[in-house]
Parts: sequence; structure tokens; C-alpha cells
Amino acid sequence: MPELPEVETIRMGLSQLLPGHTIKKVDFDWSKSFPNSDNDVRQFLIGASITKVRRRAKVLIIELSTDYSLIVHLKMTGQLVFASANERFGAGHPNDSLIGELPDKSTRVTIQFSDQSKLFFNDQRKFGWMRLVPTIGIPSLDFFKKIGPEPLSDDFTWRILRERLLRRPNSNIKAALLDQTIIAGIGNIYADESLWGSKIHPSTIVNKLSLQKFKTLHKELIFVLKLAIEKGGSSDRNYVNAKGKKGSYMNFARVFRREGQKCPRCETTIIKIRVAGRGTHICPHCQVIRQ
DNA sequence: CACTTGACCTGTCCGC
DNA sequence: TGCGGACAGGTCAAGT
Repeated sequence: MPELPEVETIRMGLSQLLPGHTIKKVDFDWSKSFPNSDNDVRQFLIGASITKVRRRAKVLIIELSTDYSLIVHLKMTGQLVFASANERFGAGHPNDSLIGELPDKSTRVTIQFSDQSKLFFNDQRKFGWMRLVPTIGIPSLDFFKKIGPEPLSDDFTWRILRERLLRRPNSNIKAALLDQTIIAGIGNIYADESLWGSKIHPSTIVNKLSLQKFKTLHKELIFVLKLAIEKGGSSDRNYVNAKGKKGSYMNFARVFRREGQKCPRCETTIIKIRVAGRGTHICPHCQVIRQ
């Protein structure tokens, strides 16, 4: 589910909600959701308080007062929802129709704080995970060592985008954009949206792209990611933010999940094809493979 | 090597 | 209404 804009939206929410809270109790119903949550590790959590919430790529880093951090990957269907002491989701809650009462059958981990507020880690498909790691060791974890640059950082220039993508010169551009070791945080939605904005066919081989196309793609990528953050992310299926609320980017999407509708640029009917093993949405008129 | 496919899971939707 | 199959925002490992 969540790509960079969704994870960033959750991060901003949790940054307002979590710091200062002290962990009192941790429950989980699916051991793979918390692979190292044996008793010893859980003892490291109890009594720790949260100091800060960061993001790198699609991973959230919840820093604790104990020099340990909880790192969380939401994969396709993960949610992190905070509930204050007396807050009850479901009927009567302002977000009524979005999520029901928590915990529900997709709740994998519940972290209870000393003031009775709770953080729920829900994950329908059970692909996501939460791990406790020493904060100082995070940069040297395999996952973080291999990850590419953050596309919204100030020093991410079009030249860097080009240099990174050219590490997969013979891949199609969509596969390269989805490769987290090339650039961090892009997933299926924003790959399709930025390629449409750049008038690039997703099957185009990277080394066939002109300098101008890299410049345009750079601009479109940043535009789409920033717009998505502004809109609180995309709730195509079950994404919600830290308060259980949906994002509205899907109302602004130009091609993603819009097969059968008109291209907003040229009115050609948008089609859905398969590229890099993923459902891919394009305008067959605007996005053509050039030799 | 570089790229593609299958696996990890549950739930929903679509066609028969 | 029931049932099988395809598909879903991500990432690995295994296969070619």
C-alpha cells in the first residue's frame, strides 16, 4: 500500500501524537509481524518512551528513549493508527466508515501506553513488519545500506535521477523507478502518475531516454510526490493515516486506476497493461515507446 | 550478472 | 448464491 507520500503522512501524524508516550504493554497476534518480539526483546520496550518519529524510504523509524528504535514497514496493507485514551473508532467516531472498532481482525500488534492511549499496527495481508533495533545500527542494516536517495531531498537533482536510473540501463523505466535501491519511496501509483506526466511509456528502456526526458521525469516525480503529501496520500483501498483518516490523492490521479476514462490531456481512453509484473496505467496516445 | 517469476497472505471482485 | 481465478499500494528469494 503505502508509498513515500503515505508513509510521510503517517510520519507527520505520529510525530504529533507519539513523542512523550511511555510503553506499558505490547500484544501481538501474528509472530511474523514482529519477528524479533521474544520475551527478552519485549522487555526492552516496556518502560521505554518515544522520542521521535522519522522516515527513510517507505520505512518508519520510531525512536525510543532507550537507544533502541522500532522500525516499521507497512508493505501493501499496513496501517498505524493511534487512539487516545477514550477514543473509540467505529460507529460515532468522525472517521466512522473508514475503520471499525480497534483492535479488529487485522490488528497484528497493539502497543499500549501508560496513559491508556494505544498504537495499533493493522495489516490485512500480513506482509508488513515491525522490528526493534539499536538506533545507532540502523544505517548499517542491509535494507538501509542498499536504499537509493530520497527524491524529495534538496540535493536530489535531475542529474542524480539520471545517474541512478542508468544503473539499470537495460531495464524498462517502470522497473527502474520501482527499484528501491535506485531511488527510495516510489511505488506503483506514483511511478504511473509521473510517467504519464512525463509522456514516457513505462516499457521504455532507460538508456533510450533523452536528457530532456530525465529532466521532465525529475520535475514530474517531485510534483506528484509533493501533491500526494499535500492531499494526505492515496486511499485506493485501505490506506489511512495515523488518525484513521483517508487521503484524497486518488481524486487527483490522472491515470492510476482510471482505465476506461479519458486522458486529461488528449481525451484518449486510458488503458491498463502489465509492465514489470505490475498493473500499469497509461494513455496510449501520450505515452509511446520511441526508438 | 541482470532480469523475471513465485512466494509471502487475506480479501474482494468478476465471470461462469 | 457458490466457486474458482485473477488481482491488489511491496519486497525477497529462487529461477532463467
